[in-house]
Amino acid sequence: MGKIGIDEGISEKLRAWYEINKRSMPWRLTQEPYKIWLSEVILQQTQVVQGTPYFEKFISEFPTLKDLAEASEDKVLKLWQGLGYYSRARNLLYTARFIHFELMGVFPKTYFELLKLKGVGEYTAAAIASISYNEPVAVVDGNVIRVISRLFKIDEPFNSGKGKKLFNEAAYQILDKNQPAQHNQAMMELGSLVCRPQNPDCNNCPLAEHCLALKDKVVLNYPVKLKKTSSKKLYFNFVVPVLDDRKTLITKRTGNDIWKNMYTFPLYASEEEIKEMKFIPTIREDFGDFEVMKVSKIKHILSHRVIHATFYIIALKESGQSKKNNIFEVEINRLVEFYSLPRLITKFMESKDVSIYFIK
DNA sequence: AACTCGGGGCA
DNA sequence: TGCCCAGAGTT
Repeated sequence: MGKIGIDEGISEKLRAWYEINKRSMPWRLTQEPYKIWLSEVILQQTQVVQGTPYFEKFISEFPTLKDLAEASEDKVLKLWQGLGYYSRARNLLYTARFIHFELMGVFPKTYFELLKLKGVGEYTAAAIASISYNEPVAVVDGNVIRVISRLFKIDEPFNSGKGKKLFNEAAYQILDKNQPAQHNQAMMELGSLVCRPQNPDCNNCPLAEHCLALKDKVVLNYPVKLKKTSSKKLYFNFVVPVLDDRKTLITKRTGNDIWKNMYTFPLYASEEEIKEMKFIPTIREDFGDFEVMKVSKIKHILSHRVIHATFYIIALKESGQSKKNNIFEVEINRLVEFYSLPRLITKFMESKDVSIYFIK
């Protein structure tokens, strides 16, 4: 215990603060690896308030790992709908099946073994190992990076190879090896509640006397990060056929890109804008004769994409046939209730245009 | 090491 | 707008 330049009192003060100030969260009532794993995957790049209802839904629908392992991907993606980063849901199911059917339901118990699971990276492996099994490994997430960068004034960008190593070492040095579960959660809670990105509450920080950035009044300069790539524009043109008042045509996305294995209306994606006059002949080629009822536009912003979506609601003159692949008929009611839809599509479904041309 | 993958909330 | 969020997988 005790490394050069590191105060051994940090973890003790941190954990004392945590016991008084920690928020109540459903996954904090247990150490079951299944529930800890589920909560950690849900919380990847997701705020607690946003993820909590999804955790409740999943536990209610799949109380055990076996229940999840036996579920269909359609059902899991439908439950995940709206949360984003859908590969998390696909990998979650893959790993549930792997543990249940290949590992005979025995959850891996060490950081090293957990790291092998699909969808479980360094952070999640450390979280499960420490919280469920008390293994002395330090978690390093966005919160921990912020706390540590300010505590020690680390100028190395955390998203560089060198920085990653530095932050891992620092996090491990201040870890209380006897209380890894409490310590790790306390670090993240401090980053979330006190050591916030914009207006940190340094007056009420239990580690204020240790903080080098606070001492020099440069807290907001940390953490240092490499610039990320800017977002690209995309133009998504959807064809929304009205077969009768209740039916339409949809497709399942199969490519290894955005919204994989989820459902949308037939889509023509482009990096350039496609004007209506130019697009109409394309629709006619694939769907036969039709009448355009309505064209509505939605701008959908993602972290790395700006999608300019155009929905062409059309009444088909011929029956629901298409030359496009993988197109099939579905009732609107069933589409909304059972098919996993990207937020962009549910936004459109909630719009007035849909209620005018479809009867629910 | 850089890119991809979502969606919501905040100043 | 830009940034952040209990990140991971692919190229």
